[in-house]
Amino acid sequence: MFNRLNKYIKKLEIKKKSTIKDIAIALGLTPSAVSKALSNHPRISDKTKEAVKKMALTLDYQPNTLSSALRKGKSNLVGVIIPRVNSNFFSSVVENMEEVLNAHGYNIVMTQSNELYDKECKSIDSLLGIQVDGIIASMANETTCLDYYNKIKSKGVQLVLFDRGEDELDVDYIGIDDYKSSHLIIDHLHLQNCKKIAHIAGFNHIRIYKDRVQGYRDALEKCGLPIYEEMIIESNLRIEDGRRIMKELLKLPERPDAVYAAGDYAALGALQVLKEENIKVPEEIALIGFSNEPFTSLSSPTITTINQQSAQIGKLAAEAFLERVKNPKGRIHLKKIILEPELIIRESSQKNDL
Amino acid sequence: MFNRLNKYIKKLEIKKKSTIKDIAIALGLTPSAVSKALSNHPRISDKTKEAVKKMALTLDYQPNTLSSALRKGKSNLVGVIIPRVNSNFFSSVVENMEEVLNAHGYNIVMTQSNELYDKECKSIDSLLGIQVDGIIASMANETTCLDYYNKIKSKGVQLVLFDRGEDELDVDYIGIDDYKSSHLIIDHLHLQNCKKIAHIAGFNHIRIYKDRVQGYRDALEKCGLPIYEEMIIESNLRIEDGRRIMKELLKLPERPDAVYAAGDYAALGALQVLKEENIKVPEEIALIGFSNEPFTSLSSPTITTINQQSAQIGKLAAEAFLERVKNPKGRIHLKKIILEPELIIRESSQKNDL
DNA sequence: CTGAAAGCGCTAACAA
DNA sequence: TTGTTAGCGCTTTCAG
Repeated sequence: MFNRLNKYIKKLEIKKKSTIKDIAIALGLTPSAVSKALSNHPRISDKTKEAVKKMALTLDYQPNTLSSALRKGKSNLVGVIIPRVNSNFFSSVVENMEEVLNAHGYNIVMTQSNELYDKECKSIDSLLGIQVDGIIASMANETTCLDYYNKIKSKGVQLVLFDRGEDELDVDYIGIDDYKSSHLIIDHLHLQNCKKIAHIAGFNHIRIYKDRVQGYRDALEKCGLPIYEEMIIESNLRIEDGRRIMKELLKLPERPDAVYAAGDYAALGALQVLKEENIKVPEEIALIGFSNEPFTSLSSPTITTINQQSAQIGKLAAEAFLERVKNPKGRIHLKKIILEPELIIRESSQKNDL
Repeated sequence: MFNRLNKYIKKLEIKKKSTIKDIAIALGLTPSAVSKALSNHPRISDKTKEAVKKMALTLDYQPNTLSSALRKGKSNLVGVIIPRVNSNFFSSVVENMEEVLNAHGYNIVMTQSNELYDKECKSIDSLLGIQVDGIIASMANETTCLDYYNKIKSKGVQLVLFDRGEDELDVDYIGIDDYKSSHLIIDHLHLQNCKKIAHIAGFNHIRIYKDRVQGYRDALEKCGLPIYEEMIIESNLRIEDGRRIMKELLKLPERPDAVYAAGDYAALGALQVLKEENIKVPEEIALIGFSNEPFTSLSSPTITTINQQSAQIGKLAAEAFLERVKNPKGRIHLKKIILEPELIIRESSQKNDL
């Protein structure tokens, strides 16, 4: 009918993307031959391969990875979920992850949860929807329910966690030793003669923050220092949280002489308040953050902090994923890689100048 | 044959993801009915819809957006290419873009070029490969060749540029008025009695940096100030570039009394050098950056800079894309949205205290 | 209101 | 060495 014909003509007009079929027609071959030629199948003659590749170029052929993924059941896409993109730690992790994965033919689909559980779930759903081969994630602050993460695994999609992970989830994990980090910090403050050390903590339902608190407690005890429960305050660790909590701490009958914040942004907020109140840092109150965000070396005073090995974490997470993919069924034993933290000592905690 | 049968059994075992077909079988329907039910087709009974949706839940059905995209020729994916993710400006742009696009059923695939042309090309290829409906990009510093961007358009994929765009590319663009930004800066410095104003510029092949230089020149002239050619130096605007160039400027027989850097990171590098050399900012040399990165309000002195309206840019870029998609053929006239820049005056440029 | 059938672009048995 | 065929999961006419 005319309808059919018109449709076909229209299609030809609209068509902008050339397909494997177009190449086949142009060369008098079949799509399957072209497909094989393009993927360098051994049983295709060199002449044909050459011709196909040349034609692909002249037709500006772009392989449709979607259909290939559909057919092969493998998308070569890896979803990455991070709390927020605007953090040196996370962006550096992703950059390094991308490098490793790209080298192995994978592409990254990056999404941010903004620390929100809902957003995280939506991200997981859309990543699963586009059939990613794996998801590498650091959990949102808000997240306590692990159903969605279990869903990933139940769909047969690889899952690797980094930084913020949960032990209950039976998956590969890369992070630093949070417990030990606290020890490094407290030992250092102890050497500076601090005796009343406050802790601006993260939420206790998140393992890394729990570990930091536990390390803080144990280290204080080890150093023979008292633990002031009123000086341990949980929060989201944003700048405004740091500000608010610092103000609270200053209102205490006995002020702390040092503050250890479990995040650099919180430390920064605390520093702002201390400066506003004309309290000398570190002389009156010493301050330590966590993550080595760039601004910690720019503020005045510069802020002592913990280096979290972002580059290593990114690479190792990517490699963990690649290994899983290579042995999908193979019961490789779980990888829990714990890297060494490094204390970067700066002005904000140096009471006794050397 | 046994082969066939075994294969089928294996498939059933392996199968982890349920499909539309599984739902259909479970309910004694056909896939097409299920498809329609899930998309709320009007000619499907409410009972069926309900049953289907319930079964979808119990089977933990996850729509395969790949196959749907393949069939519909529409992926509802938007590619976003930015130079680097670790910049407040870009991450804020993306965040706002995402908000708008998600609300319209689109997902974002974010890639970073790291300012490299090669990486940018690869990103474009893989985005086209996964059949994105559109690409929203800010060009890499290195990029001078526009072939790849033209390729996007020739494939019928929507293209919107922001911040770093080129006039030759006939596409929607959102950015701020760079020329005017320079005027705001020079006028302000002129009021502070600066007479020898240096410019740490971006590369001249990028339009926004060219505009900033031109604005700088014209504004100087307008103010009756001399233009010192040796005080205009191009670079990548990284911290280390700022450091290097600042050192060069200090070696000049006649030192500048103000420095306008076309990027905050470069300004920061310059500030570091000035502090190391014990040169007072702003008394001896005033300093102004560009982009309002968070650290500009944290350094000491705080750095005067330009607010680039990242939130607006993100939203408007997303909306521009959405409009194009709604009228794919409709010859909407090109959108070139130029937002007003805002000078944020801080300590680094306030010679005369108020 | 539901079913049958074709097809999006690509790949992989199997056949020739 | 190449062609034939079927199918990945989903949508969409067109029939019933």
